[in-house]
Amino acid sequence: MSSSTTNDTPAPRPHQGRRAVISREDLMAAALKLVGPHRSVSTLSLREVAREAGIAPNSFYRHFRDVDELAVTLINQAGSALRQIIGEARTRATSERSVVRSSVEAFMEQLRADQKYLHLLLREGTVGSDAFKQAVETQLGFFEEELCQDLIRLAALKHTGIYQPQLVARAITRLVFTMGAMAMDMPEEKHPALVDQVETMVRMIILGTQSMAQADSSL
Amino acid sequence: MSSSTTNDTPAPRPHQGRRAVISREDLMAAALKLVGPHRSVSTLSLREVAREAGIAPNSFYRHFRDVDELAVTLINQAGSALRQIIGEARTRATSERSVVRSSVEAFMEQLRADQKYLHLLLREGTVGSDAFKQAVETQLGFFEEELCQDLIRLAALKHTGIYQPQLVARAITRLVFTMGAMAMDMPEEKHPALVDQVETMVRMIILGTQSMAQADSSL
DNA sequence: CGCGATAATATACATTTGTATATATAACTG
DNA sequence: CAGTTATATATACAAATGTATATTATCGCG
Repeated sequence: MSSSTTNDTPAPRPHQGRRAVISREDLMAAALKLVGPHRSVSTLSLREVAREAGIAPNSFYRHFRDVDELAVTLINQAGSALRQIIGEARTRATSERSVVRSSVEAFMEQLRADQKYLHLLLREGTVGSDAFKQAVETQLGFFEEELCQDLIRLAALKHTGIYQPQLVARAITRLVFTMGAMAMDMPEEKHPALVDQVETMVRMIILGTQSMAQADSSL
Repeated sequence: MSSSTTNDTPAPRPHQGRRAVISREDLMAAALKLVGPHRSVSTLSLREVAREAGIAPNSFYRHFRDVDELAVTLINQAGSALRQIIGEARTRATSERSVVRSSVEAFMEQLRADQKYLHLLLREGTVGSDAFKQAVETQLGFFEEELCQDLIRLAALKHTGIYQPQLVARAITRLVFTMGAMAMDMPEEKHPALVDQVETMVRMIILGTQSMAQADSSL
């Protein structure tokens, strides 16, 4: 487990022979165009993606072994992109209160701006092939890990205890993602209220773990 | 919104004409046999279900308009069945501690015993048609509602405050279901550890809402 | 230029799907 | 016993899908 995104781009060779008129990225973009609130990646057909990209069906095989492989690549890409954005939002904020708020806000904002891209992580982790599900799980694991470190850091900084930070990170991550998935089916004007709700939920968890830490240390 | 399960069984008419050799329930059972960790209801084909049930493809139309309608019925059935089980577990327990524990345990036990049935509520709420998603959302809403009443009742009983019980109920419900979905891809021997984790998560949320209620009342 | 290599396409085929149409079967009604 | 009606099947068809095979196009290199 060295890097987040498996670097499966086979390096642009000094192309002997016909130059590629289409790239893996083009196919991934085409696939992204097709997914949405009513369409999941796991239901995309090879021909459909090829059609959208404007190539012959068989040309697909030059770039991916099947649609599943494309989907996994897409998931990894979406995961690292989102993690970078959330990470930036987190470092901008300093106090605990604003860390929670700005992280959740950044998440939801990204949701609003780029629904297609987040779909993969939010909704499709539960259906599809094993490789598919595991890719989503891996990305969520990265989120948990980063959040966990942040929680520990913040607890030390503010001298508040934290009970089982790993568990806390997992609960928060899953909750935020689940609520994000809900938001995607709601009209945008309801998003602010939902951000508030999610923030409160997260704060409850944090308060809870702090209470448990106190109880634990006073034994 | 009067009842939880939409009663779409058209009442066994005094069947004039040929007696039905197959029922809606048979078709639903056949569909259930086909779903699993690697197969989602939304990908079931009409012919596939008909084949499993041992009828001609066209006979399907006598019972459901399409596979989506069958899926929605299945979801409703799964929802009310699970709610009943959890409800029984809840009434058996009295103290707050055991309410949390036994509810989570009942949920996970049901998960272990009858994976097929829970799949619908756990994993398929995010993909599929609108009717599909809304059916799952409705069932989850019922869970939230019942849990909310329980939380209020318990808070009054134990004289602990509760801040925004509706939000608490939603957070707990979503979290438990999400973790349940995770469990379905894990070997069974890891389930006990997961039950402990989920229980801790729930307890954190409850502790958190109690803290917030105290802070709120001391203004 | 010609030659080899790579990328893309064309054509084809067997499957599977949803559904339309027509027909057979069984049960109740008179 | 007809007759009516709900139920199930048979056959058929167009559309779509994944992929195998063969062909064409385009580039770099000698």
